[in-house]
Amino acid sequence: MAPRSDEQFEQIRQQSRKNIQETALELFARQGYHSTTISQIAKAAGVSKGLMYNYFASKDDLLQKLVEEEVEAGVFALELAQQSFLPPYQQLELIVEETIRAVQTDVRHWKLLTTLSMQEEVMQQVKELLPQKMKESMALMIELFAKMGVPNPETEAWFFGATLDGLFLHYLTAQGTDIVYPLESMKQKLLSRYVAYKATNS
Amino acid sequence: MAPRSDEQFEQIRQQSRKNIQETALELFARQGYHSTTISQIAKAAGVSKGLMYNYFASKDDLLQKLVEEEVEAGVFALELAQQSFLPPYQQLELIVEETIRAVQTDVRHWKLLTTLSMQEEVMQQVKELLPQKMKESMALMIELFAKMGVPNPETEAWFFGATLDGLFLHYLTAQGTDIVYPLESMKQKLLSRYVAYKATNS
Amino acid sequence: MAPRSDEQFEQIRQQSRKNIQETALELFARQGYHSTTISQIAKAAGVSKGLMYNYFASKDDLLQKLVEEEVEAGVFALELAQQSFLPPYQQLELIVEETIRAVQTDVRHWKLLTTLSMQEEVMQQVKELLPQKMKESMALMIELFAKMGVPNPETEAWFFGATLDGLFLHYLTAQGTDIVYPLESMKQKLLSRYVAYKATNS
Amino acid sequence: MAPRSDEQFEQIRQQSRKNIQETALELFARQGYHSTTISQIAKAAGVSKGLMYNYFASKDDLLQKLVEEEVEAGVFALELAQQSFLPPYQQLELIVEETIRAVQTDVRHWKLLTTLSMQEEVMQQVKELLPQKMKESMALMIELFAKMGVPNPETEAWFFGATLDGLFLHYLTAQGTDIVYPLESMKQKLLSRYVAYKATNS
DNA sequence: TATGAATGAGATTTCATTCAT
DNA sequence: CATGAATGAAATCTCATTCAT
Repeated sequence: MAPRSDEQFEQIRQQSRKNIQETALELFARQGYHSTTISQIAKAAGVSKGLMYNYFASKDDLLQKLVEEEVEAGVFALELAQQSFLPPYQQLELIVEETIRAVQTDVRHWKLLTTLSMQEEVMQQVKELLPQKMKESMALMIELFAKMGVPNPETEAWFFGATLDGLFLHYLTAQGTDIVYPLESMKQKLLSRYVAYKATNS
Repeated sequence: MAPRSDEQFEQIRQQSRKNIQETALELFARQGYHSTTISQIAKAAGVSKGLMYNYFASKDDLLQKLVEEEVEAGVFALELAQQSFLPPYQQLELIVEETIRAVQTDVRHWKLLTTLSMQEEVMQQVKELLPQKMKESMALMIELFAKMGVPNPETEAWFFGATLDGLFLHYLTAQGTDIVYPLESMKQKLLSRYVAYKATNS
Repeated sequence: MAPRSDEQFEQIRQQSRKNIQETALELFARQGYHSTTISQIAKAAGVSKGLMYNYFASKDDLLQKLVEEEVEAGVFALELAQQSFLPPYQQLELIVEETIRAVQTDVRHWKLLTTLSMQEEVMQQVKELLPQKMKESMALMIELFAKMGVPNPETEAWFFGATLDGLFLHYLTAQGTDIVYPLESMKQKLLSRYVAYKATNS
Repeated sequence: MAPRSDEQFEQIRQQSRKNIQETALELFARQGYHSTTISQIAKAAGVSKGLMYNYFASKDDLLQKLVEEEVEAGVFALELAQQSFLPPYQQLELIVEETIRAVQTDVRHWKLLTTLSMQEEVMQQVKELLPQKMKESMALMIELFAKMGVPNPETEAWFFGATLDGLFLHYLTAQGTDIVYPLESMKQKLLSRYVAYKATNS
């Protein structure tokens, strides 16, 4: 009889919103943004079409919010390493391992992000977000290579980043085909390049 | 055998077709496949909507044909190098230089290809094409590294390919932003890894 | 008879109801009936959407109730004049002045009424209300002009009414533009037509 | 076999466009803008829903174009009189008669215009158009009264305009009810006010 | 009595494709 | 071979109303 409390309402909203977002991400990643309809999302999420518009202003807005959250998650590995206070080489190892783990865990999400980063049709805000995150990541990597004592840390950071992302590009492309991508030996090869800088505390 | 007018017709057909394809590629790359309408392509190409259906059975078919041609162009650098009969290291140099040149020349085309390779919503045939070309390229690269005498040529080929494609991914992402991507020094760095194998036949 | 709390409840109800009505009138007048949503009214009135349905059966019903009250207010000037027991010409003056005052005071309300009177899409009941009130007003005006001794009081009443309403139509149309409508001199001109009938009872 | 000529296409377009516009005007005027759906217009016009969007960018745009044309028609009587080179009083007569004729002929169109002029929800352009036309009309009327030798031609023009429009407001409101509006005697009364200025050439 | 999340019917809009000329 | 008006299926979006709490 008494109306639900503000906290109850807030909780319901959070849950519904999350439900819609996660369903949408799943479908966008599997079928692509344009090929996924609001009806499909609603049906998959078990809610009415209209409800989506209680939480997101439009289909575009939904994608927007989704990508923003995903992009934030994208630099997680780097921040994790930085805050681990491990020696630089071990941080590098951690970054590589964590990133591989993330990509393996969520192939679809990363495909979505990669696709969107290429598409100029995606909304302005997203287009601004990605290069910005790219810069932030690069800054962290440059700092790390500098600490390790690698010559030309900036060039090295770009190179390392390119190889890492190239690995994922290939890995993602190989998914769903009969190609078995040698992710593990690639990881070893990538790290082996910097193994000389490992023995910092000997 | 056929009367000359037939040949002329054929030539006109080819030109018209090519015109439509190139216009479509430009627009698909700039706006994405779904956000580009048949009307836009027709207007930009200076032909009628109806005419498009003389050359392509559908919008999907147009994309299909487009991607097929683009993918063929994608291994051009590798074949060029192979047929140059240069020493292996010089072939590698040629591959890197030619590929960079190609990507720089036609940013949009490569964005399109990369995007499409990620999208599961794109038609089945396209999806099959890319991994196949990936395999072909890998085979050529493995052979090249083997000739150069690099240990574990297979792993090396994957690694090399990942770095090269990662470079392009970053380069493409950086386009249209204020990031100036150090393509040239990346190229040097990539090749420097194999410089030890340069003087194999002296 | 009823316990005091019932009276209090009733008072609260009346206040809440009036609050909703006035907010709705404001919004309907500013944005039009169809462009105003129940949500907007609820938010602006500071109540929940659900509560609105405690007081009004539907959005249409809300408009209905609103218009009824407004229409009642519309003949107020005439009744006021009639009950003043002033000489006829002074009654005419009073009617003009009071009506002008009312329109100036509440531009939005009058815009709404005028708009609604034109729209056949508005519910049947409202459509019946306005001509009825029009007739009532005309009856009062005819009586007044007859008392003043104006020839053809019926035609004169229609003419007077047309001019008065025409003034308001123009005045309302001019609101929000850079046109400064000469309401005062129009008033003088309108009354000057009947000034000859002023000194009838001296 | 040969495609239609440009002229043929243009003619088809004109016809289709006109068909849609007139059907829409009829329905908007009868039911109001918001209560009329694109489906209704399409069905009544005997075309598909989609076709409307070949000619009008949106439902709003359709209304926009419609109102623009109607507003243009609104000053037709004034211009007609001005270009008749009749003596001023006869021009006034002509204006009154032509305007009455126009309103009688097309009750619905004028109801629509009057309604829209009141609604702030109608698009910006229309809102700007009406006061502008109002000014133009007033300028013409002031000139006319000045030529007639009426004192204070400006005030007189406003007054005349108000009465004329008031007549129509009442006439339109009376339509569809059992009130028989005395349009003819109103006309006489309106003109009689200026009959003293008739004998300009005696 | 009061709340606002949720519904769903129905509105607007898009656009690949067809087809008469 | 060439045209673009017309179609219609399917998409996105709106919002009055309901209802569990």
